Order: sequence, then structure tokens, then C-alpha cells
Amino acid sequence: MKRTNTCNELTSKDAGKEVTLIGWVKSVRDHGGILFVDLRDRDGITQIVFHPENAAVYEKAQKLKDESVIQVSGTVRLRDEDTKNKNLNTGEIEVECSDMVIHNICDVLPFPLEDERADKVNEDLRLQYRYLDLRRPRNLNLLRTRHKAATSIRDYLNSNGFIEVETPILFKSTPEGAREFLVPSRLNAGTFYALTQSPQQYKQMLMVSGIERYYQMAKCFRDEDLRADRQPEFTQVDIELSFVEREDMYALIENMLKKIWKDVLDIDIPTPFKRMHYEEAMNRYGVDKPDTRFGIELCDLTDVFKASAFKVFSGVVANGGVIKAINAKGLSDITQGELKGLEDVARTLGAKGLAFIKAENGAWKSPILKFLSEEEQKALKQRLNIEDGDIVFFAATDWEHACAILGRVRLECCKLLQNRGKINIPADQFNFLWVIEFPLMIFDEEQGRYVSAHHPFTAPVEEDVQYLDSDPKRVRGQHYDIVLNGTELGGGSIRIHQPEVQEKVFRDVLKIPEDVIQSRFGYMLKAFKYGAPPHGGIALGFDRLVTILTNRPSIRDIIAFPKTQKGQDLMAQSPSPVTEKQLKDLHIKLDEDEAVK
RNA sequence: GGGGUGGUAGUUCAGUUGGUUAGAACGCCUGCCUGUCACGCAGGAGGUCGCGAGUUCGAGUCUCGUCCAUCCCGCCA
Repeated sequence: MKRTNTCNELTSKDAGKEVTLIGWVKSVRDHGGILFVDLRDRDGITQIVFHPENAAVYEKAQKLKDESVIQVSGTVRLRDEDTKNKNLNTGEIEVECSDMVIHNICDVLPFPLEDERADKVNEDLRLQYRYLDLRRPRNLNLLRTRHKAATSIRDYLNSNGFIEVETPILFKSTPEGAREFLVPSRLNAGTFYALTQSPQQYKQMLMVSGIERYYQMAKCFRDEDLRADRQPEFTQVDIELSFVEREDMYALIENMLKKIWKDVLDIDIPTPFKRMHYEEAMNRYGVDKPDTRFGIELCDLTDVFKASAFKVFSGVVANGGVIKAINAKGLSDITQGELKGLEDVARTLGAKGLAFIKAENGAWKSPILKFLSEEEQKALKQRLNIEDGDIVFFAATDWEHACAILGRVRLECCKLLQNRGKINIPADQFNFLWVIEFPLMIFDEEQGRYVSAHHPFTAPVEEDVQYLDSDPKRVRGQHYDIVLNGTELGGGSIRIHQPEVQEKVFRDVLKIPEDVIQSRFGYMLKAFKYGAPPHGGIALGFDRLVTILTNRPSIRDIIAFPKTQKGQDLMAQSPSPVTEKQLKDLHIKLDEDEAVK
């Protein structure tokens, strides 16, 4: 079964050669006396021509169906000038078939495979036949790009002294993080493994081992609800190294991303990346992963309304809240429906409504205008630079919610302005950004205690260590997030490597009971007593990275066999029930109504 | 757990205030056709209208429930 060429190689220079090609029938065009087949493999397309003079082969060719697999031997012929196809790399020639093996006749396809039409087909049908959907050259190329990115990353890290180490996927349950997939242990009745949410603890142990520079294209698992950018199993570029400080990490990752963008897209991205403190990101963009490709920044107006006669605003300020606003420049032509959409967005985030002021035809229109004094209006106009054609949205509540509400409204306004052609974001604009200086802890009202903003292994900023006891929320963590165009690509931190500090965080700050500390983290604390080097690392969401590189709307597009929003594999039909025997081996009993037949 | 959108032929869709035999395009099948490359021409087959119940003389259409897909909120240390 030796093929001599791919379907993307032959040109006029090959005329007269005897060749053998193998591939899929892209289309059959039977003219009742001459028959053409477009043969496709992963590299391209070559036209095969069948003449009736070779009766045996010609007859066989008439039985071909689209997407059948055939092996064709024949002679490369130069096409007449007027029958050349400029759209094909091989359009100057065709292969005159002398012999053909039909390896597989394809059934009628469940959906068309041409990109324009296949893109419209329901995704559940395409996932059921994922092998067919992937056969489309566009989709096959997405997997190629993914491979290219992975290769680029490995090349970079290998040449920088990193060692790829595989860590266990069966780990222990660590309930303080994301919900986990549990795996029952047959050999230890009543106990469970958990699939790793991330190799965090293992990679820190590798630092204690003295690996110094570790990486892994790590499969991670989280049993949380899915989104367009979230799958239950996903891949992280997991990195950890010893003897580093934050500045070393920034440079390492910037150069890695620079190389990926060069290798995959042939784009030079400028380094170093901009950096922004968490608080600034929240105050200006309302999120900790700001999209800085457009303006519409948040503006704080708390001081303006502190003593306002408009009680809705001044009351919030009196209760320690804030008044914030954004000016969506040029969006005063917003429709009723669009406005309602924005209100709904605000409501889902806890707002009671969405106050606005429209500037049209030299006048302001707003349900709240009558409550605002002349001075207040003047201040607004100046602070927000309100001009004709603008619309301003307000949020009056506590700082976190005000940021969150306007942060989301800001993104929605951008979409509306993009539809109107008033904001143009080039597809090749990549705004990388480090978000730094996160708080180490946040106070969880529900639990009535502090919880880690990221994870409990993050080292505090040195000058803030003194506040660990007295004022935990004032302590900043040595954490960094890498953000691209409003997407969190990854995050990491310098870790705690002194056992006393780690223990203090667990016990005194997070208030984790002593026995829990010992059972969950005892081995870590012990390890840190045996020569733990200062270390730090980062994890980047590889699937998200490739989604952006390929400019696709969903993470599912760049995963070979993705799961649906309910976590199902529609092709293999997992998850699925198991037998009584299997359950018995695992010491598991199901509820009555869920029991297997 | 909550909210939005969608589900009609193999596929993508149309289907009027509830009313005769549910349509179109592509695909599929049959026949014709020697230069096409989305070949063309003629004919034909193909439907539990996601599923279940209800209202009605009558339901693709209205109501309720349910399943699936998708987007979002919660969640994702």
C-alpha cells in the first residue's frame, strides 16, 4: 500500500510520472463518458480522471460514493490550458487512473462536510460523528495548530533547562478547591482517589526533590458546570521552578508566549508585557482580567454624590458603598431591547436596575435627571466627558458589585458598539497583560472566615507578612495572572517554602483545624522541613491559548473529542451505567431509583 | 440550582388568527450526458413535526410537564 505522493504535491513538473495516491473521495462528477474524482488527503486535493477505455476501472468508479477511501494508480497528465483549476495547488495536472483499489465505500453521510454548510449543522450531531466533523480540513488544521503550539512550548522549555515530569492523575481529594471527580478504590474499600484538579502539590514536591525546573502538559479534571471556555478535562502548561522571583517568571513566560505567537501565527508580540495592579484593574475595567483593547473605563463618582439630594445614591455612599459609572461613547441610539438586555445583565449580578443618562440633540434624557443638582450634572459632564451621542450607565452599591456590574455592562456595550461599527478591534491585536498584587485572602461572609484568593501555597508579599495576624485582607500575595484580550490565560505565584509560614497560614489565618491540616497537608509541611528551596510557578490553560490562537468561539473546537455541557461524550456515549458486579467490586451501592437493571 | 435561545425530511430552514394531502433548497435513488471541478438535465423516494399529557370538532401552531443541545449567572481554592 505504498503511496508515492500526497494529494497536495503534484505539479506540471511531474507530468508523465506513474504515481499512487490514497485518500478520501471528496466529490464524484460523472459525465457519462468521462468521470472525475477529487481525491483528498490531509494535505490537499488532486483530481483523478477515469476514461471508459479502461472499462474495468471506469465501471468501478461509477460505484464510488463521497468520502469513500480509495487507492489510485495512474499517470500524471498535464491539463489543457482551459481546464486548469487555479484554486487547487495541484490544479495544473490530473492523474489518469489505470488501477484503483476501493478500501472502503462510505455510507450516506449524516451531514454535509463542506465548511460553509457543516458549520451550520447542530453541534450535537457533529459531536456524535466527531470523526467526520474532524475530517473537514479546517478542523483537522485546528488540531495541527494545537500540535504546533504544544511543540513550540516544549521546544522552548526544553531549551531552557526544564524537565518534563509526569505526575499522578489519581490523587487524593482536596475538597477546598474545585469539585472533583472521585474514583473509588477497589483495594481499599470505602476510600476514594480524586482526579487531579492540577498537579500543584506534586510539582511543589518536585521542587523539594531538587528538579529545579519542571514542566508538564498536564491533564487536569474539574467537575464543575461547563461553559464555552471550560471542559471537565483540560490541559494545562504546568511550570514550576526553584530559585525564582516574580521578575524571573514574567520574563520566562513573556518569552515563551512570544515564541508561540511567532511559531504559530508568525506574529511578533512586543515584550515586556504591561502590568496592572489588581485594584487598578477592578477600578478601571471592573474585572481582574481586563480587555484593554478598547476604552469605556469605569469612573468613580462616590465623592460627587456623597451629599446628594438623590437618596438612592447618597444612601449607598452613607452605607460604605460606591457610585461608579461608564460612558459608552456613541451608544445613545441604543434600542429599547438592547437597553433591557443590559439591565438584565446588571440584574443577574445583583443590581436592582441600571440607571442611565442619554445625551441626545444637545439635551440629557434620563429617569434620574430630575434628582440631580446642577453641580452634580456639571461634575458628571466633566468627569465622564459626556458629549452628544453618549450614554452613561451607573452602578450604586458596594465596591465589588459595582465593579462587577459595570465590568460586564462595559463588555456588552463594546459588543453593541462593534455591531454599529463604532469600535473596531483588529483580529490580530493581542493585548497581553500581567495582573499583579492580588490580595492574599478574601473574607468569605458565608463561612465567616478568610479564604485564599487563589490557593493557600501562595507566598505573601514580604513587607506585608507583618499584617498576617492583625489585618489579613491588607496582605498582598506574590501572585500573577497572565491575561490576554479579556481572557485569563493562566496564573501562578511564588510559593511559601518555609514550613512555619505555611503552617501559620493554614492554622492562624485560614483557621483550618489542626487534624485537617495534618491529614491534607501534613506531608507537605514535613517535606518543607527537609531543605525546601524557594520556588514558584505558573499554569497556563493550553486549550484556551489554542482557542485564541485559532480565533475560534469555543474551546470544544480545538479539543479532539470534547464533552457537551452535561459532560457527555456523544460519540462514545459516556458516562454510562455499569454492572452490579463492577459496583460490588468497588464496594458501592446506588440509590434505589438510580440502581442498574 | 437559576435565566435566555433552539429542537419540523439525511442536512439547513419556511410553515399565516389553530383548519384540506406539512413545503423549499441541498443531499439521496433512477435514467441521460466525453472536460467537469458546488458539473448539468429529467424523474422519484423520503416526515412518530424531540417526547408525554392537556385544551379543542380539529394542534407543527395554544397550555403544562419533560428530555436534549447551546449561551449566561451561581460555581471554577
